[in-house]
Amino acid sequence: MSETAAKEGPVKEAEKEETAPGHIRLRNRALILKAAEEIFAEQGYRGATTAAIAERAGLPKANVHYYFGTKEALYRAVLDDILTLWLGELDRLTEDSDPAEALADYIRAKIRHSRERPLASRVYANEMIRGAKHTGDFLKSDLKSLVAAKSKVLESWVRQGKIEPVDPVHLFSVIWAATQHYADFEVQVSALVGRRQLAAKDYDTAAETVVRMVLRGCGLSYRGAAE
Amino acid sequence: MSETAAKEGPVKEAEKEETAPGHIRLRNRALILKAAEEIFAEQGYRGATTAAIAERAGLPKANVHYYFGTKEALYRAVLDDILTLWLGELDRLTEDSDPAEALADYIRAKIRHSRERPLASRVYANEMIRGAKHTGDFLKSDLKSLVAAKSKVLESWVRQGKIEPVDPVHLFSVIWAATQHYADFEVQVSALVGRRQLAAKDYDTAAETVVRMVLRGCGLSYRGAAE
DNA sequence: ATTAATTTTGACCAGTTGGTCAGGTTTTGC
DNA sequence: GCAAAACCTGACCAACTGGTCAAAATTAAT
Repeated sequence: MSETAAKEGPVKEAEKEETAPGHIRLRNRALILKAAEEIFAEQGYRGATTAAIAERAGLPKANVHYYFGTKEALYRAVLDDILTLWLGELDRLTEDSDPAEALADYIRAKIRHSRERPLASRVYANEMIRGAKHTGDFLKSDLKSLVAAKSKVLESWVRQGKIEPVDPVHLFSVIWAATQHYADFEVQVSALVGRRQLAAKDYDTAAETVVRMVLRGCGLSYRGAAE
Repeated sequence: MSETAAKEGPVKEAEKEETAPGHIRLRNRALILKAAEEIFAEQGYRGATTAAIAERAGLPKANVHYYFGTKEALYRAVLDDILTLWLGELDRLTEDSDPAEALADYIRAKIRHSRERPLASRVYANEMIRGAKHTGDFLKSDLKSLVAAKSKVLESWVRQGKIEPVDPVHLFSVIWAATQHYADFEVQVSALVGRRQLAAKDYDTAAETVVRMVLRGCGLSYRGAAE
C-alpha cells in the first residue's frame, strides 16, 4: 500500500529526474558546461585546455569530446547559454512603462547579474575583445534588431516628452559598459575599494551611481537632488 | 668643407639616432613591443605565440627571446608601456580646476585614447578579466594611491560646493568602463551602429554622451538642458 | 534475459609551443 | 685595424595540445 502510494508521492519527480532515459547526458553536459564557463573565463579561449575543463568537471578528457566533439563547439555552447540568458533582460523596457523606473530596474538587474554570474560576463567580454569571431552573426542580427526595437521605445519616450533626446546605441553602450565593468574588472574595483572581494554594499553603491548618471543624463530626476 | 659643415647640420639628429650605440637594441625592442601588443590584444596571453609576435615584428623567433628572455617578460613589458601611458592622464584633475571642464576634458581624452590605441586597452582588459595575475601589485599600490589622491580632489570640490557628493571610486569606474568600452567592445558597438568600423562622429557622440551623464551625475549642468 | 544503444576511458598521435644553444655576423670602442 | 662586445639565427627539444579510437562497462528497450 505504501509502495503504490509512493509512486504518486512527491518523490516521483526527483526519481524521474535521476532515472529517466538520457539523464546521464543531461547531467554530464551541465557539468561540462559549468566547468567550461569557469575555465574559459579564467584563461580565455586559447588558454583553456580541454584537459583542464575535464578535470574541473570531474570527468576524463575523452568524455568531454564525447559530448561536445570539439573545443570550439563547447565554446559555442557556452556562449549560447550566456546569450540566451542575456537577451531576456530588456523585456521590461516597453513603450508605456515609466522611463525612470524601467531604466533603473534594468540597470539594477544588470548589476545583480554582474554579481551573480561574473564568469558569463567575462567569457563574453573576452569574445568581444578578440573580435567576436564566434558571435559576429549574433551581433549583426539578433542583438542589432533587439537594440533597434528598444531604440524605438526610447524614441517614443522622447516624442512623449518623457525623456530628453539621446542616442540609444550610446545609451545602451554606457549602461552595458558600466554594469558589466563590475564583473569584468572586479579585481580592479575591489583593489580600489581595498577589499579582496566586492561586498553587497559595493554593488549597491555601484548600481545607484550608474542609475543616477543615466537618469540625469536622460533629463530625469534622481533623489530630487540638483534638479 | 661640406663634410665638416654637415656634422653640425640638421641631418645630425637623425644620423645620431641611427648610428648611436645601442640603436639596434632600441629599434628592435620597439618593433617587438609593437608586434606583441597587437598579438596579445588579438589573441590573449595564451593565444599569442612568440612565433606570431616574431613574424609580425619581421624578426626570427630566437631574436625575440634574445631581447626579452621569456614570453611572460615580454608581456610584462607590454603592460608596463600601457600603464605608463595611462597614469599620466589624470594630471589635469586638480583641486583648483573647474570640475565640469576638467571632467569633460578627461573623458574626451580617454575616448580619444580608445580610438587611437585600442590595442593597449584590450591587452589591459584581458589582463583584468583573467584576474590581474601580472598587475595585482600595480592595482594595490600605484593605481590605488593615484585614485586616493584624485578622490581628495573630488572631495575638495564637494566641500567647495562645486559638485554633489559622489563616490569617487565608482565615478572613476563608470568613466573608465564607458570610455574603454569603445576600444574593448568596438566590434559590438560598430555592429550596432551598422558600420564595419567606428567613424569619427561615433567617437564624438560617445564622448558627449558620457560627458553629459557624468557631469549631470555630479550635479553639474550640460548644454543648459534640463537644469 | 538478451540484445541494442549509450556511455566510459586509457592509450595513443601528430602538430604546436616556449625556450635553448652553438656558431656565425655585425657593431662598437680604442 | 683589431679585439671585444653585441647581435643574429637555423636547428633543435621536451612538454603540451586537441583530438581519436577501440575495447570495455553501463543503461535502455523488448
